[in-house]
Order: sequence, then C-alpha cells, then structure tokens
Amino acid sequence: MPRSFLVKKHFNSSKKPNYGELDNHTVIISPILYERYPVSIIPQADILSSVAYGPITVWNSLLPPPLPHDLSPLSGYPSSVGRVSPPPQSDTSSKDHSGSESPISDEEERLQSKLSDSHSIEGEKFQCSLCSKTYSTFSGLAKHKQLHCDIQSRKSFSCKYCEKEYVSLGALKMHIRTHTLPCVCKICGKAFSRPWLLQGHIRTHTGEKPFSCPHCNRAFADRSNLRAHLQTHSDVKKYQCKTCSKTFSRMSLLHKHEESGCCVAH
DNA sequence: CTGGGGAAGGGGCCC
DNA sequence: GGGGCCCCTTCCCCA
Repeated sequence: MPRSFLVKKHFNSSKKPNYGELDNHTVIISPILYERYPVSIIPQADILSSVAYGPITVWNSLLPPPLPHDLSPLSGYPSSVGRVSPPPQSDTSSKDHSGSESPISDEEERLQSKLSDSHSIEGEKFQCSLCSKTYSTFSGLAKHKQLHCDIQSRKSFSCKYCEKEYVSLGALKMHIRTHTLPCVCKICGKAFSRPWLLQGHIRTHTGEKPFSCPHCNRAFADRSNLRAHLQTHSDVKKYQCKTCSKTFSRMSLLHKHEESGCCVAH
C-alpha cells in the first residue's frame, strides 16, 4: 500500500516499544446530537479490550449548529437507538491481544544496548559508534542517535498487533489506534481510529455537508470528495494516461483505464 | 463499462 | 509530544 511508505517492511519481533505508554490513552470527542438523542454504546470486548485501550471514548461535547428536522438522526435511524449493531470486526480478532509483552520498555533496553556500543574518548566522553561524532554528555549522544544518526533506531517501533514498524513512537501510536478504534459512534456503534474520522462519519447521520462546490450547487461532507468533484469541472483533469493522454478526475479511474487495456505495457 | 459520489483509512504537517 | 486538520488514496456503489 502506498500509504505505508513509513512502514518498515522487515519485521523484527525483537524490537518493541513501551506499550505501557500506549495504554493510558483517552480520547475526548465532542458530541453532536448525542445529548439530544442519547443512545447506548456497544462494548467491543475484542477490539476495545483493556489490553488495547482503557475507556471507550464517546462523542460527548460541543453541539453542532441546529439541524432541520428532516435531518434529524432519529428520522433516519429510529430503530437504531438502543439497538445498535456492533461494528465490523477487523482481522485483529485473530491477533494476539493477550498483552503478554513485557511492560518494561524493550525500546529503552535496545537503545541502551546501542549506546553501550558507543565508546568514550578523551575530553569528548561519548562517541557515536556509527558516525564517530563525539559528545561530552550521555544525553547529547542519546539525542544525536535518536534524532539524526541511528537509522535503525528511527525505524524500530513495531506494532504488537501486526507486523508494521514505524520511525517514531507517535506514528506507532497513531497506527495502533487503527487496531483499537477508540472513537465510537453513539448512533450506530461503528468505531473509528480518530475523532475527526468519527466526525466525518457523523455527518453521514446528520446530512451535514459543509463543503460546497463553487461551480455548481453540490455540497459534500468531505473536503477530499469536493476536491475530487472539482476535477469533474476541469477540462484537463489531474490524472493523465501516459499513453493516450486522456485525463481523469481520479487516480482510481486512471488505474481502471490502464487496466482495461488502453495502456497495455509489455 | 465508465465516470462520479460517498465513506473511510492513514501518514504528514502545524500549532 | 499530542491533537486537529490536511491531503492523498482506496473501496464500494450507483447512474
């Protein structure tokens, strides 16, 4: 997948971050209509286990602009209140969620091990074993290795739910949310990795479409969809076939075109 | 079959 | 360092 360009391909199970850091995670999500239309939350014993995340976060704060009655979530989802369906289970259900990894930071241990490879010299006590740069303090060397030098250490944050590895703990934390899905829609029970994804999803319930096309009267709930739509107004579209020069509004359409045989490249 | 819309996932960037 | 937003991308569905 092109989106995984930060993902280290070769899995090294010996490199694990401190997952203890990931467990104390609470996401505060603002509610839109929940206060007016309270519904229950579906407990997701599997993907939202205490191993993955603690509390389930629900949408429960700022109210949106008033909606017309015909956009009321109740009008479209009367039967869903209090009877929501659980979200589709991801393939993570087959993964080991036992949390059997040591709570001690393997990453720290590994870093210490790497640093121990460095040796001190006269005056400048700490020298990087990889680039020979020297530092007077241990922390200086540690920072150097973490931020600038040691490529391996920069790509050593691996997910315990899958085989992906990331260059930073922040990126790993973000990724792990795709497994734990802490943001739950109170209307339908569907879970999302990030609050703004839930916000976008809630627009599918409310009908809110804040992104309007300046060229026609269409409006969209998602800016990216508006952007794709704007391409349809353009004579020369963004994605062009290298063989026949035909342009397309979306890359997926270009791919379809190429796969259909116009650009049979052998 | 093709083009377009809707929904969603995920990494990067900025504050 | 974390959260929110941006942007790109993909998948599915429908006309």
